[in-house]
Amino acid sequence: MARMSRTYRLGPAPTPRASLVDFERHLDAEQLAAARAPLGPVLVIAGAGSGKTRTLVFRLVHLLEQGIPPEGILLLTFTNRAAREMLDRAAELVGALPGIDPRRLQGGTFHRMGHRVLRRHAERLGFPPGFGILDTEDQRDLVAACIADLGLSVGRRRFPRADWVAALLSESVNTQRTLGELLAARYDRFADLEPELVRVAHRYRERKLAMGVMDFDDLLLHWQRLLAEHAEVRAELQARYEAILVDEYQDTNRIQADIVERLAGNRRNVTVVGDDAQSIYSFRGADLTNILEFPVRFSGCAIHRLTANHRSRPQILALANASIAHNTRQFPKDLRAMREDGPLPVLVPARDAVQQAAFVAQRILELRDEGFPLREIAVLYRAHHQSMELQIELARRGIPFHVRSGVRFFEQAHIKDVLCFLRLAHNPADELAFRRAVRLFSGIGAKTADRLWTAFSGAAGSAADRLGTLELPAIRSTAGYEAFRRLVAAVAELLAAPGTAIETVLSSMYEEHLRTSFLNADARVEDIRQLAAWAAQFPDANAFLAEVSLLSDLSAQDVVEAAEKDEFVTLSSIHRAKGLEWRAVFLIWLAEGHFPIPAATADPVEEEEERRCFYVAVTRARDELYLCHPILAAPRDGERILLRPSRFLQELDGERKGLWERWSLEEGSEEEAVAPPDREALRQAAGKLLEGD
DNA sequence: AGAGTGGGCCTTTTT
DNA sequence: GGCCCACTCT
Repeated sequence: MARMSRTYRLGPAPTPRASLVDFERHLDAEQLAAARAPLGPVLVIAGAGSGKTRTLVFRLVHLLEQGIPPEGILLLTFTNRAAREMLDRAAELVGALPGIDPRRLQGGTFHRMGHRVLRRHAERLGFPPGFGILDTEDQRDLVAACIADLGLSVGRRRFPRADWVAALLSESVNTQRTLGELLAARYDRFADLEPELVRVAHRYRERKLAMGVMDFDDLLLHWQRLLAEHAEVRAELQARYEAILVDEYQDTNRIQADIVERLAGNRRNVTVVGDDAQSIYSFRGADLTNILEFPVRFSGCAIHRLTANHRSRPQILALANASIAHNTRQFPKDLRAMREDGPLPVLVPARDAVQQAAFVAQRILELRDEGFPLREIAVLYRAHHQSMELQIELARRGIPFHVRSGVRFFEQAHIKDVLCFLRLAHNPADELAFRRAVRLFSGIGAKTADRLWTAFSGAAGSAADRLGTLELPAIRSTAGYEAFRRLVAAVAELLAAPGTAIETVLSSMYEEHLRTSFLNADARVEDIRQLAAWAAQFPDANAFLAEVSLLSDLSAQDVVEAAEKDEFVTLSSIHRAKGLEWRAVFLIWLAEGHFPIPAATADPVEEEEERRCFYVAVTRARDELYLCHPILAAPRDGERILLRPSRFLQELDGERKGLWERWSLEEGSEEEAVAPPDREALRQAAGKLLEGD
């Protein structure tokens, strides 16, 4: 199996010959069969590390070889990055082909591709072509405003919080169920509020329409509506996309599956790839039924299984297989390890989170000495806050790291503050942007913002026009308002130069605002400068704002990508680690009460999803796996709670079954956790094997 | 009246 | 770190 690249990198593009691409050289028999399956519906069940991405790339190349033009292929992936990676690899493989311009291949997330379609057809649905996109925070704020509009938050009768209501509306869209159905099935205690919640939903829809904005769910919902209700759009899209490829199909929800079916039309030329064992997005409406019932929806589909794991050492895979076997609702799995033996996974009980962090940090340094580059090491956890002690420890020791979880770049308050001036200047109907922007000026709070918005929204024309002509209500801070007016006018002049527009906001008032409000103002100012520099490459504010909404993390693009090429340990939530792999992986906080999260333990279905999450985490590791769990937690000052190892560890009974070896950290000497010497020989042998690859 | 501030409380995962 | 609420300051 030496010919199989462990890293999935394709290396230099092979010289195209008559057969163009040498499939046999790069693929095993299962992968080859899937990649070369005849046109028509194809389901590929691809176990973790079985070369799913590679197979999909070659499937894409195969479709091109069948004469489908690049623009006729639609690749839907879970992240923009995954799409980019696959399209690039496919482009490399077919690069020298005459007549094929691989840059015309289209791919991205469902949301991005929906956005692309909607930009062209928004007016059919009553939205402006340059409609804005609400992120989760905007969505919650608008829902809160709708609840207030309807007078539901007043009175002592407890109405659910805006973020809960927003999540409910979102779930309703993504699962394609009515609020009534959803309440009856899952939120019985609020069932009596159905009429009020329906009114909120209506109001929310109206206000988005009035503001000319869509939320993330709308990008799917309205795409689906276009396909369902506008025959000419449906015909156009069906004609354009001769082949559809969907990655991570196990994480699609009902509306996404419906879009795929409608796009596919009678041609039914759909390839979906996924692994039911890795479905971990049910909170976003992901429905395992999609992949389990694909053969029903697309009768006569070809089914291919990729069962050879080329990623992990057999010892790691054995642990993963043993764990997932505890789940009941799944395709039976027989994932075979293809690599040579490696070290056993290591179980590391730590006294507490601090000792756990110390162990991880120290072990990372040892691994680096043994030849593991830092970029080949990751620490994964269930919830972002579980990374805190480790972040402190790594910083203390000067170990460079990069955190993938947590608040994303574009969601930070200071970034959103600056952006709302561009949003407002671009779209004067954007009430959320108006309120947020105007309240940054001293002396203007919620009430004054209300009055100003009433006056502003009653005026006509562009944002600058309105501010010039509106009848100013009686407000306290006319100086603040005047500064706001001037700044918006200036930004409106700079819509064709978003980078400069951002610089203008920063220098006119925002930098000063940051410096008087925050100790870390320098870092925030630096973020905004970086944003401005990045914005400068866009032709106008509209294109820039759309990209900001859909990108969701800068890491998908330039900044962190550059950083990752350097030497950084990765810290990541398990969810964001999906599809990635490292030579050494640490899992931390594998303790009852923390993993699985307590909210998921009551329901066996949710517990199975947590176990899949654990499975995903374990299967990220290629060579070494460390399972860490603290024994003491200190939730509050002085309070100490004994933690048992996670049920996912207990049920494995790993010591007796030889699934792992246990390391004991010596009390009081966490600075010097010991690695048993016999591991050295193993590791060196492993290192040699790897180098020869 | 309304803007601004400080303390208590909770915190899953993400396009 | 963010949200909500109560309190103080203008």
